[in-house]
Amino acid sequence: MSRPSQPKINITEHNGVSVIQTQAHASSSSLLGAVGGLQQVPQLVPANPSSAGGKALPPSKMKKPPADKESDEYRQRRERNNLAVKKSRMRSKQKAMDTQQRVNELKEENERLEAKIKLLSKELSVLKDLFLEHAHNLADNVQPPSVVDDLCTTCGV
Amino acid sequence: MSRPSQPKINITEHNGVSVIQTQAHASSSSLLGAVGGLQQVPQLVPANPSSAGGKALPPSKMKKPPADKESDEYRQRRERNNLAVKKSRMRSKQKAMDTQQRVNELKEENERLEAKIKLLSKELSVLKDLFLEHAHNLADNVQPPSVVDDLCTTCGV
DNA sequence: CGTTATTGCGCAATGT
DNA sequence: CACATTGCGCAATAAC
Repeated sequence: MSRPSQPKINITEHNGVSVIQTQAHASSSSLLGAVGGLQQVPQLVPANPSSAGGKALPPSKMKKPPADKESDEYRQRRERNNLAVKKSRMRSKQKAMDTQQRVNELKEENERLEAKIKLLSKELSVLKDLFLEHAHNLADNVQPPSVVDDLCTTCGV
Repeated sequence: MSRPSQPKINITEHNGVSVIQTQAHASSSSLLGAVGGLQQVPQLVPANPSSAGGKALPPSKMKKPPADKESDEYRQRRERNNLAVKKSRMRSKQKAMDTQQRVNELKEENERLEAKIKLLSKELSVLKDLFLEHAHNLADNVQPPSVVDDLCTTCGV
């Protein structure tokens, strides 16, 4: 419940440079005039050995072309990644919530099952008692009245 | 295991300024090792209105004193927050895992219960059948052999 | 008021 | 090469 959607500006920073840019999209230009303008462009670009002759690029185990923060290419990649990140995190959060709900459902189901077990156990117990009673009656050679009816009522049969 | 002694460099920036600040040394994988010294000490601090008179500061709806990235104070707060963030996220993740495990446990429990219900149901069914049979026998005025023994065997009583 | 906790966000490294 | 995940820091804000 926090929509920081207030600032339309994006401040990007990292290796030592920071860039402000309007989120207005399309124009990926970074305007830093507003604040105390400060920009640093990465230096240290190891010359690419393979590209020197303007040829192919073998298994180039190149290090890292210090991505130019200015590059349109770069900004595009960043924006896409930011999107992906957002998506990923949303999914992650959703999943967590789903899991939590699953727990609740399972807990409910569990209670239901426990109740059913309780009921069945009770029924069984009654039946067994009846049986025992009946057995005794038989042993005593006595014929009780409506034992079966009683049972049928209990079981709902 | 969460007490990384903060190995590398801190790049701080915000409103348009960035500051590199080396904490210790050796930046393992970071690429800033070669970055030329870059420091910026921007400071655009709007004079504090309330403190001008050196007196009280009522409902001061002050803006934001653009926290000086240099400030030792600032760095300390940041570091503490970073720690808190890490802690919080760890907890969050842990909780998610626990929840997931809870689901598994509940699922298992559920299966167990279902099995029990199946068993009880079966037992009940058998008992009822015996009762019915017995009832019929009674109705036919016949005395079957060892029905009760049969029942007792089935129920393990 | 100050501190910690939580959250959204961007970057970069890394995984698929 | 594209997208997905993950660790990490920052800042805003909620919570204490």
